[in-house]
Amino acid sequence: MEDVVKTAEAPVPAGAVKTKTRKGEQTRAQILDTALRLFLERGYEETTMRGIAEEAGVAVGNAYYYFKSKEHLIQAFYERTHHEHLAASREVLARERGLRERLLGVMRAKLDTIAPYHQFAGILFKTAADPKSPLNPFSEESLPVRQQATDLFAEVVTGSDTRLTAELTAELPNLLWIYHMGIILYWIHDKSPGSEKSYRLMERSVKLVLRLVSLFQFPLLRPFLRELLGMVADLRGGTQEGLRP
Amino acid sequence: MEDVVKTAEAPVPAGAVKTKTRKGEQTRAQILDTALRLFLERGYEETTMRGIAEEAGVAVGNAYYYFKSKEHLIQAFYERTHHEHLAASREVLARERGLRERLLGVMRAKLDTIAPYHQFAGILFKTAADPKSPLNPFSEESLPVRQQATDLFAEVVTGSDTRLTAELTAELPNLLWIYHMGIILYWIHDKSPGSEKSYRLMERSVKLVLRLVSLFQFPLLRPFLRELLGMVADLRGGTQEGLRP
DNA sequence: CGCTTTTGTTGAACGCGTTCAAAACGGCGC
DNA sequence: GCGCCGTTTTGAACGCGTTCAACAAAAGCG
Repeated sequence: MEDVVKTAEAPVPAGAVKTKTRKGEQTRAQILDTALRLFLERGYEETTMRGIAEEAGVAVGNAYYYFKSKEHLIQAFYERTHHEHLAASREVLARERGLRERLLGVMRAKLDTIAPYHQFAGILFKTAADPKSPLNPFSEESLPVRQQATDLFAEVVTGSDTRLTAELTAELPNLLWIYHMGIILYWIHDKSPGSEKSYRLMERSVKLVLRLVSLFQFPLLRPFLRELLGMVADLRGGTQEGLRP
Repeated sequence: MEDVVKTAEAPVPAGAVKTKTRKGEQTRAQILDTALRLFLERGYEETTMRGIAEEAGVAVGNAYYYFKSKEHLIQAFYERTHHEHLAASREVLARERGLRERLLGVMRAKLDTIAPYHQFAGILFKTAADPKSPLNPFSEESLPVRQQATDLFAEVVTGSDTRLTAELTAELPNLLWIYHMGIILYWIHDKSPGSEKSYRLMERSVKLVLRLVSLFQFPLLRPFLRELLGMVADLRGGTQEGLRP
């Protein structure tokens, strides 16, 4: 019964599309889907590689042929929510012009998209905190994701009707990215129902951030800002080689 | 040969000291010492519970009688550096009166004391980031350590010759603790030789922090400060039940 | 001293993530 | 058809952290 499947796929018009589906793509997808489903159903720790393989109808070794480790399976999660967040943010950014509304919308979208995964957010960040993990925000492997996230914050700023000084515009996206990581860190440990505390923190801190930003437009505070931006710039491209390729 | 040891210990004068040495204390210490030594010699991942037990001359199960898990063995590390830091800080605080010198000294002491453990700082923080881990700074088990750390920052402030408003004095220690965690987070990922980047970040950011503090003494910025402190106060005792017992 | 209870100790066994040599498959030239 | 070679798949095996029923040693007690 199962053996017939192999030719059931639409035969690719020769050479038309550079078919990556070397047949393994199917298996890969199957394993990944099964893994994500089981992670959600049972939690990360409780889901075993043997379980995933069995449910996916393959041998354990096969899962390791496509994914270097169990952790690498979570990375798919990370990327999935990341893309959901990008999509949700684009809606907000197309609609809103005010800096506050834009930032607030993007941040709210973030919390909304990651909400379903709060149960094993701990594991996700546990591994993310490990410098050796591929999930580590500073790692080589997550560079594209981080870049996109920073770009998103850049658009929050540049697409708004608020005009800022050039130097602030240049560095603010990075600062906002760090800020948003801080909020997520809080969210992870937040045990309040519906993560309401995280939402409250986010809303209040967004206000503060914007107040800070406008404060720093004052010439009086310019030297302070200079020092801050100088420090951040100095240290970038530093913690990890990957930061500035 | 080994059997003779049992009575070699000085017999405790009956009832004089509430001897906690129910004989197990020796074993416990032996296991812990061996573990810490092996962690340093071989690294955390490479050190096995079997290896620890063997070198300590006990059975594996015995190690688990004294320590709930391998992670709990690291916690001893955490506490050890913590106490070293407290000691080093006390020296600084006894010597210096200026707020900047005090904060700078305490922060420098922190980086200095944790320096030897940079190689497996990753593991330490990997597990520390997990909400379920005992090493998690917000967890019940690390409450005393966190409390002492916050108290330390309180003394940095109150023992200095700089006078601050009451509300700032009340909340600043908590903010400084969070700040210092941020620096450590950077340090973990810092691959620069001698962690020099972390030291530079620390020095520059201390300056900024102090500038911020003095800025907020201006009446003009008072509402901003109010909002900030209000937010922090609102959210404390929230992420984890343990925060305010 | 003998007894019970508490404390300490053992090592086999379990389930896990991961590895790897070997096998099966699939397309391609002949 | 046959042989070849890279891709895919297998499952037994390894080493690990951890558990647990059983046992031993020490402490308390009459």
